[in-house]
Amino acid sequence: MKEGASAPSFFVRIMIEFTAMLTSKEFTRAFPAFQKIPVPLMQEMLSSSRTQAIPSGARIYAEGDGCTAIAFVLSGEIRVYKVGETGREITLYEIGPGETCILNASCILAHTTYPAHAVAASNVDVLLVPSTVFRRLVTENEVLRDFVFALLSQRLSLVMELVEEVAFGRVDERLMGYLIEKSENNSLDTTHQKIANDLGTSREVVSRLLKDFERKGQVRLSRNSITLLKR
Amino acid sequence: MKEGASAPSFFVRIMIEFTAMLTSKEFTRAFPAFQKIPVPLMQEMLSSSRTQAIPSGARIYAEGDGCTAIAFVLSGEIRVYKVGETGREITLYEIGPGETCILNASCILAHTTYPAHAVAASNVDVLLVPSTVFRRLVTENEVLRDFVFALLSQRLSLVMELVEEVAFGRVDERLMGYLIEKSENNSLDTTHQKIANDLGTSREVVSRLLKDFERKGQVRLSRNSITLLKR
DNA sequence: GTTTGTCTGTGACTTAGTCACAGAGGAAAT
DNA sequence: ATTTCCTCTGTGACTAAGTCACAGACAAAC
Repeated sequence: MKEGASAPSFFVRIMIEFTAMLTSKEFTRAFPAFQKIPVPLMQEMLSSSRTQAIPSGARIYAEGDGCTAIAFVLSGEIRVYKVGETGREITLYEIGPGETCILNASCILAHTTYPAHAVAASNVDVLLVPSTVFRRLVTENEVLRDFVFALLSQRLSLVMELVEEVAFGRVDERLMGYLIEKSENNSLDTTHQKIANDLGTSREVVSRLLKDFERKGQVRLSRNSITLLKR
Repeated sequence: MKEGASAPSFFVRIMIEFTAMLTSKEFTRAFPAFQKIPVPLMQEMLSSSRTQAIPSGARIYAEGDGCTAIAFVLSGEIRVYKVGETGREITLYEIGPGETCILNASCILAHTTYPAHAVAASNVDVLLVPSTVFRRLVTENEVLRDFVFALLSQRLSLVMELVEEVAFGRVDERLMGYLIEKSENNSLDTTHQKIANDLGTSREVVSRLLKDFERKGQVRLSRNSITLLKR
């Protein structure tokens, strides 16, 4: 999944490795489209792969890293983001169960390096397929090719939408949309800094806008928590 | 290339259609990687395709359009861009000779609609390959698959870079970089509005920044023309 | 209970974008 | 050649967004 001459970072070192092979049934529960893959190919893929548990916060990729495997997410979320020169961040998209880290596929098939940063947004379980196996399976199997194409296309469209949002969108509208999307039971536990990192803006702007929302009666604020009020 | 229930736009109607079949040699001059494609497949592709000349300024795609063909650019430039609610534009990337309109490939292979706008930035010559033929050739031929994958990956990386530029970059630095990149013999003929459309900013901001550059002795301005001075 | 680090809010500033408007330049019409 | 009209450019006045510095509240760690 990640190669480099440097010693593994602290986070990489604490990854827990499962040695038991994932069953076809367990895998296709998260990836239903793979039911169409011939059993011998599925068996080969699973027997040459390994599962990995990644704790929340663990850095998975840095920009410029090479790829030796592609990760299929079984559970949890991986956040893919860019970092600017001033240290500000913006989330490009998140990878959930049933998706792959499609930039892995780009790296493997187009022989490039990882063009963003990736971090575990929660505890994550992945199936790691070695790049040589993956490359050959993509060549041989149309279902897998279609899956990868579809995900790459979807990501391209999504990132193009993000360009439009960032270039033309008002931050207050993006923020409200974010709160609505990310909340569960009209509430979310997060920090202003994390919201700013997702939206690609500055922490002070998020604090100011949230304060405005509170004054307007749209939200209730407390430390590490935001509650959406009925409107 | 473009389908829709509405009558063809003015620009589409004036497209000139070439009926002579493109030779393999002519095609591989623009697309060298295709020399590896077996001759029967190349012949089939060329015999079922047609070339098209598109005049500068012609609208090629609007967001939401379906695709019936994929365009391979033989000469000229196609500009792919997004438009915000307020009418402002931002160029995502440009497609030159030796490239395809890769969003066509996304549409064809992943059964989606065109996720941006495309316009001829100059007089353009394209080879139009019908989507059914393209889909089958991608399935059968690894060279074509690799080509499409590589271009899709490249575009994804490029658009992710653009997110970073737009989110974190200073407009004056992006503008100077743009002028340097787009000028020939330290000069470019364009308008402030066109620059603003490429960079996703407003015309007044470009005018103000160019005036600042002029005051600093970095450029010389005249109507429809900007000259870079030595620094 | 105290200390320290994280989180939040705000002031003062600059940069970027909007809206309105005016003037210059040049293409088109006469 | 002159006039008209359209495009292009520049600027003022405003708001929104981002930066930098700083202070205070909260809560985790000791």
